[in-house]
Amino acid sequence: MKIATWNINGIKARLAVAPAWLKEAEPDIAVFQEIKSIDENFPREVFEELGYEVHTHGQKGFNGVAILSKVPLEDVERGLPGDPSDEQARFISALAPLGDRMIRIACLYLPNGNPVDTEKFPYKLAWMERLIDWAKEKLETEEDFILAGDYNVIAQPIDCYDPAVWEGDALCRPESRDAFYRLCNLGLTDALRATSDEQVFTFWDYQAGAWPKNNGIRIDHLMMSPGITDSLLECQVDKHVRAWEKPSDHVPIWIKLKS
DNA sequence: ATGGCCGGCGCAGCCGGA
Repeated sequence: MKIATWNINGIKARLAVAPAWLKEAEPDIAVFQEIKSIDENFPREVFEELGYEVHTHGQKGFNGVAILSKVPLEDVERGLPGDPSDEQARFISALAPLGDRMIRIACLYLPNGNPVDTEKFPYKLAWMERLIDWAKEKLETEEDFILAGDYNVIAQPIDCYDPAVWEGDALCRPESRDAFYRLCNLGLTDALRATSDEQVFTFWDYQAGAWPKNNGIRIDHLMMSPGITDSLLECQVDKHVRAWEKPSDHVPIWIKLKS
């Protein structure tokens, strides 16, 4: 079972690159962030023709998440619980078969949080508390899960080309890292770090020649609940996709699980 | 040497992103 996450930065702008990558990588399940589309306008036929069922949680202009799957999904849930007044579309999940059991695949687009002196930063931190509560609830009910997506958190200095440049940024503020570590410390495993000590990036800004200079950061993560960790075979980042024509500023990251 | 972008919306230029 191959499961991938990718912030595609606009589905309509990625109608060449996204199918091309799916044909090459052939994930069983792919979750997308920043589809920047309402559900009605998502070009689902493009992906259905490739053998995927498509579930979206969209929003006009910004945000929006989607799950594509070649295996039949059940119990699709849209939105992150904990704040009925939150209208931003940043979370979708569904049950998928892994061997003889069902696990929950969750797709998240965690708020950026900049600038930190605006309401955006407390919104990010509150959203992270809701995410921690979601994970706690799933752990208590023993529903295994993979939390995949754009976390907008630089967890450690190695995950950033120049930590000094990012000092004070919402992506590595102590409050953001603290919440991320508290999520991890529930017992989750960072799939990339479980398989590699190398410096690996998943995002390179469009600006300032970030890609040719390799000024990247690692903010796209696949976090696994304890019951899944033993099934992990491999975790890779498809860095080459960033060099394709009309790329997203993020690249796909994926795992392979036993059965 | 410095600074450098892109997508959506909607048809100009602004907002949002990281």
